[in-house]
Amino acid sequence: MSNKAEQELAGVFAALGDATRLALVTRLLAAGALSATALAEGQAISRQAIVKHLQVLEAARLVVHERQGREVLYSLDAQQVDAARAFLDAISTGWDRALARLRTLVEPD
Amino acid sequence: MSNKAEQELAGVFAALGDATRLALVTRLLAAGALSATALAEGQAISRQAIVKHLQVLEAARLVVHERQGREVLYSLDAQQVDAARAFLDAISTGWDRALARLRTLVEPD
DNA sequence: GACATGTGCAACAAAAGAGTTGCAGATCAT
DNA sequence: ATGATCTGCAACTCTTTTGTTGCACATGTC
Repeated sequence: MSNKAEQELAGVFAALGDATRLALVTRLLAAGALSATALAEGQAISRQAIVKHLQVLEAARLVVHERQGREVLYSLDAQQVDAARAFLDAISTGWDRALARLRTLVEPD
Repeated sequence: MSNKAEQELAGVFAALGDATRLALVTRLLAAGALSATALAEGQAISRQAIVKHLQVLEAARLVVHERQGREVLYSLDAQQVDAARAFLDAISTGWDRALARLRTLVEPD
């Protein structure tokens, strides 16, 4: 795996590695497209904090934004998700082989 | 999704959200089980830094350790990987199917 | 026992992350 | 044009993360 791709993948995971952002992702998944103000409504944290989180998600290319009048609507972009999925698949599917390797080390012959 | 599960999931993603740790995961996947000293060999960062990264991975239950003589061997634990995979599947395949899939995981049969 | 090797603990510094507040600018309705 | 919203920028804390170094303890080898 190239270093650049690895860095990008780490960025995707890091973006998802926060409960607030994870919640944002699920809300965007359910609602389709929302503004930062709408996302901040009724939340414990400020709109600006939400905006920063959205920017993190966007930097990881998990989210895109689109201007609509005076609002800015954020929505999910599943493209990078697939790369992350592929990585986790690799771990899961490689797991059996890893176990087999361990077995041969522990129980030689 | 319960808040606790969400927190735990965020922890898994956060643990993977670092290029150094991602590299450790791939090395452990390839090699099976290695000590912190072995993992630090030839790396730019110190053994102690590696140990800290391994502790982060272990806190997220992506890694387990086992004492073997004077060495401590670290290896992958795929259990939490599946939860993360399920979440990414949810994003990719869409919310409705994702909910159904999660239900089958939580209420098997 | 003496020595090499591997681990564990703790204190420290630098950097990044998360959140706040205040205010200015843009946009829409009346 | 006025007022109500919504967004954007910047400065400022506070906390967490990342990494280092130094030293002590444990374990295997000779």
